[in-house]
Amino acid sequence: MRESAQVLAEVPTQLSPQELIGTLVEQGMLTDPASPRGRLLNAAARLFEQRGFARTTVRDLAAEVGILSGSIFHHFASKEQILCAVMKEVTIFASARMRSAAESAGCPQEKLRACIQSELEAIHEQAVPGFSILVMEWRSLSEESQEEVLQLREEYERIWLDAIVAAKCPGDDPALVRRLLVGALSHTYSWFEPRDRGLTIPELADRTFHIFTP
Amino acid sequence: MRESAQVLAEVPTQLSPQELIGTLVEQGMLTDPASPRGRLLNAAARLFEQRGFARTTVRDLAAEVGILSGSIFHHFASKEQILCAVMKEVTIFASARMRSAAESAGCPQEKLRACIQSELEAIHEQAVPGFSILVMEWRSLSEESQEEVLQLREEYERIWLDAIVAAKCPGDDPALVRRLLVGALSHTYSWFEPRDRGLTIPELADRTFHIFTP
DNA sequence: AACGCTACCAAGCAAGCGCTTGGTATTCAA
DNA sequence: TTGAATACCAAGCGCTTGCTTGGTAGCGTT
Repeated sequence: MRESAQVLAEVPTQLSPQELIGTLVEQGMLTDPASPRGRLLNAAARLFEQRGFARTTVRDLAAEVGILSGSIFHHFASKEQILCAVMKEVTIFASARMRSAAESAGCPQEKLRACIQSELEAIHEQAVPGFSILVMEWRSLSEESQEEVLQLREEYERIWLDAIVAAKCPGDDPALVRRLLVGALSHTYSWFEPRDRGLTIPELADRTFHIFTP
Repeated sequence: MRESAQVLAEVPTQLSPQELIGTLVEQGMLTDPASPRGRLLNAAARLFEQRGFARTTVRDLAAEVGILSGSIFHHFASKEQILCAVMKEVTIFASARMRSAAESAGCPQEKLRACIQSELEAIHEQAVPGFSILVMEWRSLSEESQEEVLQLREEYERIWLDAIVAAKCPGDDPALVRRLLVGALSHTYSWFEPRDRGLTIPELADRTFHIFTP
């Protein structure tokens, strides 16, 4: 987060993650992370990301927030509804972050680079806890839940497509470029170690950008 | 089937899938698909790919080959060992296919394009049933099993790296290009429909190739 | 004929799963 | 002071899970 400031150094209007979350909570778009439901959602995002949805039990989740397993169903109708809620809130938060990143970019090239970096930050370094769940656990959702999340995702994907079109990637097929990028970026979850001193997220974003837009 | 045979595989090029499988079975690298164990592995590959490992029960698998669930453990020690065996055989088969494709290419550019197409064929259209499991269910494997599969995968990845180096992709980082390609290609499983009249696999391979090597 | 081997069945166990039920402590507005 | 709402506990139900056990039918070899 902080290192990305090199590009937009003199723009103090950017919101911090906490401020962004606060704004979204006030607008009623996100659950207050301090509420019982919010604490459950945050813990679920962490656990589903680490262990996977199927390998996380409601007892694991309950223990994580310090309650008993049955008490979970005072807040959610089913385990699948928890996954659905996590995906929705993650999508909303990631969209706001992505829009903020895209808007503060100067030229079209810089905009696409900012999108790539924003998604990498979402996947790694806890910028958006649970983001990788969107790809990895998609098939764990019922079709109705998939539809709900898909609608929320439209804004996110529109920002991406705009950036790709403007940056004029080769191949003349922005939708294909995006689809390849989704896979390429989300798969970094399996190999990229942000703690490595070898490669930082801005550097990885830069290299990826130059491979897709030479 | 055993790991020592990996280096010794001398498979002539231009074989049909059935002939290729037959050759590998004769060399003892693959389980005979007509044997009980082979039928179980094929069924497991299909089910794990369709429903995911966690959502496939041993009863599902047994029913698929027409036996009772307990009888499975006459052939495998555990459910996880089935997944491990599937991944090993898939890797061996995909490696042989990939090498055959790479060797029959003329120029370096054509070689990389052939690799891309070979992996796309493996993911889709049942050329290598269960190939996408290698990425999607990686975390369902124990660490010891991961190590076993990883060793078998080395040959496969060496072919890829050679092709990328020779094709001179932008960015001057062949390992990164491969890692982005792994994600990009495996993610096509979630959106590409080979039955669509809109885009065939060779066309998709071509477009992907031109995005990564403009 | 007796043996050993492979492939399987029939039955079920122990553990773990998501989820339900009935009740309690606390808070806060009326 | 009462009553409704919230957040949770305690206990456990019904079911599914991976896997085990003891036994058997068929088959090729000796």
